[in-house]
Amino acid sequence: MPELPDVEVFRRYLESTALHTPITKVDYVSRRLLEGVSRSDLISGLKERSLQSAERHGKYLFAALEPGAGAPELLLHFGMTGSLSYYKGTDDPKYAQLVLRFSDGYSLSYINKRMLGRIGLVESRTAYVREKELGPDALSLDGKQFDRIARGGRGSIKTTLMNQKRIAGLGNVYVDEILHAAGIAPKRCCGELSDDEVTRLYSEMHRIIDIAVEARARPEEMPKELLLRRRKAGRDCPRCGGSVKKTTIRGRSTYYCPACQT
DNA sequence: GGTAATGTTAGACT
DNA sequence: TAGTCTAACATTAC
Repeated sequence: MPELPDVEVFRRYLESTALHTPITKVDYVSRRLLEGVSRSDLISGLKERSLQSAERHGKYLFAALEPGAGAPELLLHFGMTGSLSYYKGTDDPKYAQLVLRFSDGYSLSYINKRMLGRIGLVESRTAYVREKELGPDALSLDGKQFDRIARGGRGSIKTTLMNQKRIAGLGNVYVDEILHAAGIAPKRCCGELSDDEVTRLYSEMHRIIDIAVEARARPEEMPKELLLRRRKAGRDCPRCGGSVKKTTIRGRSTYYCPACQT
């Protein structure tokens, strides 16, 4: 689930629910998910503070803390199965791996079933992005920058778009979706893409992300024409009625329509 | 019960 | 050296 659109939905959710209320207690704190911070440092860093803002870079969510002097930022990465839930009381959801209790009686859970996510306290969002060598966020790029990245890869266009060090935020499902919308085969080499194809990729990237965020990243709320609603070999292509094929690129299932993606 | 699943990454490879 | 690929990670759902 959590690619850029999902994380953007979480960001807005956090922003509209849990900000500016003191954290009175921190529960669960699954050790396995902690990155660069001990359990006790995480808890003491959060307690008595409140969340001040919610920012996103690629698939990473950052929440600044207040009071701000010397305070780090809370970092959340959702892996393949993470999400957030905000609710009154202490009836916590299954698979909650970190729960913040607020002074008004509400709780915020970071939920993760498969434990592939990450929780941390970082000095700043920009420092973390630099340290991880993440590329620019997909939505922050202008057409020219996107062109340089899209054509600069040495492998396939799908590999390049999924590489977080080149462009941050796109994952397996949405790269397939964008390539399908732009009519470009996932195994095409970056260098051989035409001007027109790169322009199409760029505009479809924005259009698809907008649609997904608008639908709160829920496939069932998205238009039926999207490929992600038919990620299965042999289904009808929503554009041309042809047959959807499955292949593997960089170890990940890739769905595409050979008839309309060339 | 086998297989695949939206992510990242160390180490192997080109 | 730099970019790319493979396998591994942990757990659930079909």
